Amino acid sequence: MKLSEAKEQFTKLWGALGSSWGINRTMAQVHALLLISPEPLSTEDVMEQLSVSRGNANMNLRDLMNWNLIYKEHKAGDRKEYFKAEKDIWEVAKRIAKERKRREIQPLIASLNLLTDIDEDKRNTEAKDFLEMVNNIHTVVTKMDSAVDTLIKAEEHKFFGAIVKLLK
Amino acid sequence: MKLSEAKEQFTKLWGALGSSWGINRTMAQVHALLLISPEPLSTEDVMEQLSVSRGNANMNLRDLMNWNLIYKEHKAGDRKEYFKAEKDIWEVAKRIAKERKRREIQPLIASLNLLTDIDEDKRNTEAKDFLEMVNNIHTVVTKMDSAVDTLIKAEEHKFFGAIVKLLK
DNA sequence: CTCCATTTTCAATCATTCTTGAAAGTTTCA
DNA sequence: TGAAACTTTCAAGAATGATTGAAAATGGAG
Repeated sequence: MKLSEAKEQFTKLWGALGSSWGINRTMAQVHALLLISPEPLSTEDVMEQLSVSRGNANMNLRDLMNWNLIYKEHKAGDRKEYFKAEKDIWEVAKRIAKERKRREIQPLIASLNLLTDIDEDKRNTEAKDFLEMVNNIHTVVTKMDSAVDTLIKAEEHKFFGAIVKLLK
Repeated sequence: MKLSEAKEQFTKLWGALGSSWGINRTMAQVHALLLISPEPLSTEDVMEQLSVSRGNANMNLRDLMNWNLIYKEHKAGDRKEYFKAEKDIWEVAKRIAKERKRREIQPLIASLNLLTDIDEDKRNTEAKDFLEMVNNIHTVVTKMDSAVDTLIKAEEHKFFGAIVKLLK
């Protein structure tokens, strides 16, 4: 396979991966493109390489900045904005985890708490079962939330090291 | 809040959660419904409680069976099929992890391997950088794959226990 | 085997999300 | 300050994914 072909495959792969995890395909492709680009890219470069509109390129670059996955970079004597990606993959994984935690896990925990405030008599079996289910979910989700905290703070080798030990 | 209201909120919450993780909203709602239903439910029950068509209910129940999250159950003297959910949340988490691993992580690892087979001279810096990126991703994804294996096999307290230790 | 209750399929339709592109906004600098 | 270079916005249209519902298939009982 040629390098150019492999790079194109890679952006497609990353895009498809994003799709199945609830991430906009184009956003994932823009991310892929910057991950494997030796030089920072401008909005126009992205438009051209992925054949998307200016609006689309701009909005996805902006979103990626909100995820802390890419940064602006300025070139001397050029008014255009260029973008470069964080290339340390463990760092990338941590930032995605951190952001999903903030956007999804924490609101989920808050919503689950609201559901435990029900009128019914607790001796009512149906109410009791429901509360138990909600509490169990709350417990597991809270533990996962802590696990993500650990992941965010841990070094790669320590994190996977601790997990590998469990297999023994 | 009334119990019935809380249950409805719960199915909506679970549905929204599914959406943001790449899971069909209705499928997640059907799952929620079965999680909090004391009795097994028939396709008609699901149709009625979620106001969806027969085809939709049927297809999502079938999908949930493929995820090993729900089971068929037969009632004596009744030809209808009834469905009940696995209610142990840690077990549910493990099965979802197992299935996503099988469907997504493993194919991803296979695709990454294909990308390392490129023609260019390895002294070419661009090719070298690309290969390094692909290999780094490969390494992290493979470690995550093992982590999921561990999760699938571990007891809840052991798994989270090992992670909690890292915080100290 | 036939009937009928039940489940499954799938083409058409609908809903949601993504994308476009042109207009408005902003920044830089001569 | 004016004008060019560049970025952002957003309403309309396109694409994708979900849902419907009726017809076909299935399978158990008599």
